[in-house]
Amino acid sequence: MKIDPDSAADLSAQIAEAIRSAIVSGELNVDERLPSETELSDHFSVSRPTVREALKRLAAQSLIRTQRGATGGAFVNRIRYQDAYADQVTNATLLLSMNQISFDTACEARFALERACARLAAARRSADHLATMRAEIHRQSQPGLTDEAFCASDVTFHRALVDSAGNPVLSYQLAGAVEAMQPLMNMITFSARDRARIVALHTRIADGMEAQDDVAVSRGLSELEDETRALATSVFAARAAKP
Amino acid sequence: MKIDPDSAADLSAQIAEAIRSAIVSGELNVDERLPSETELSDHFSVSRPTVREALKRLAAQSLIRTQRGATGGAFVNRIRYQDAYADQVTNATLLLSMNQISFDTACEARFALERACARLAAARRSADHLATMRAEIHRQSQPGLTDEAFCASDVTFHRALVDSAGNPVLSYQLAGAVEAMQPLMNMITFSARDRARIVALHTRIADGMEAQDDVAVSRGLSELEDETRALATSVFAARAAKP
DNA sequence: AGACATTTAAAAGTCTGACAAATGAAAATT
DNA sequence: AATTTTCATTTGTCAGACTTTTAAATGTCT
Repeated sequence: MKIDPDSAADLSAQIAEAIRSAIVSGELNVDERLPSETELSDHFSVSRPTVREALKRLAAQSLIRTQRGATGGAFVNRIRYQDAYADQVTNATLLLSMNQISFDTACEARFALERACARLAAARRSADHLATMRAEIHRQSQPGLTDEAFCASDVTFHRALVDSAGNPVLSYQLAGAVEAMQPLMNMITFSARDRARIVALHTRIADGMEAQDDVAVSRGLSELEDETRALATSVFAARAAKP
Repeated sequence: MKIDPDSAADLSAQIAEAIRSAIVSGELNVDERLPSETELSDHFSVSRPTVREALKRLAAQSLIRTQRGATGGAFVNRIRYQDAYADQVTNATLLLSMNQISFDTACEARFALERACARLAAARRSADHLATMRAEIHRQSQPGLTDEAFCASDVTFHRALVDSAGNPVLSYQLAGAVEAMQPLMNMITFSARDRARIVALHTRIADGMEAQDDVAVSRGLSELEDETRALATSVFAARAAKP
């Protein structure tokens, strides 16, 4: 692990990168303890605050955790599924909100990915997953539900669908696509008739899951995609007409 | 933006979280300048080093950038596709290498996702993408290619396929699945016969793309999945037999 | 007046040295 | 032997100073 004091980059960034690559390459193993901050500042010939800034960068990426006390120090983290998942959602949300990604593009990607899970999900769905989907459909049918609650329930429904595939990698990848769209979906006002159509499609999808009929699930998702895009188009058009 | 000095968490973590949520919620806009470090340390009643540690956490996530000089300071970053992409690949790689995710699970997810792109990719593929795929197939046919180079070419081929869909969200999501598997693939030794079979399947996929026949592409991907998994199984079995 | 050089102020980057708080291990006491 | 106390180690935080970078303001010359 070496750094170049003459480089243009910040020292703390260089040090963070040196340690990060040692972790990613496997040079440092999970739960292994890094040298103390004093030792690191000695090794890199910088002050302790500089080392600390570097360590904070790594902590922000959940690559290390720190612990105080006599046997404390910085330890290499096992990347937890939960952390990576949260990161994934944050990143995807910001990408969608800050950049010029249209609702249509996001919607297209989301449903394409979701259909990718259809076959596995239909084949492997558990009674639990099915029950969750039914329960969310029931909730979505309740009158007086706010649009936000309706959207949140929608996300839960689709997460149950994705999780049914029983593949953690798929669940992880889909997290971004499904949850990142929630802020966009929240901008939509759902009329009673809109909700009825969505609930009907959800029911068809759940029926397909129950029958383990992946083609039906896939078809339901495609129709839901069309419905969602049409809804968004009309909402955005109406909003553009009278600001 | 407030913090609780009595909380168990580090002050720098709390401050980072306060600013982060201001950014994600849109309270702070892209390219907006944050207060100077001195002002922030005043506002939160902490020292400047503590504020700096918080800012480094955010910088590590590419949420802000800092600039020195008279008009310098910390600015809210527009999340660049490239940064999010790199982050996505790092996270996915660590998840796969550090946790108990089997080759089969990763492989299943990857090809399911890739098939999700097939229809759009076949419909929208440009001449450029097709040319890239053909060129990589040609490279893969060269004798004397190292296994690493073969894998790298494989990644390029599949990235071209995914990018053909013309949907940046799909490209982003797939990045993790495809590139994170490269280290796993690199553990495989490809015999000449293995390579020939893979090249044949790649050719069928490229032919399907040229004919804009998404069913053929999808079928090609499924067969490639079977081939890859069988290959991995035999390699791992052989490795287990004689260590 | 306009172009160029100089000064200056603001801000991040870094360093030194210190103290506080947490924590586990060793030593002392009961 | 069990419990309490002490102690060394390590991270967390602070204060203050100095350096470097940067751009704007100022001054100077043509």
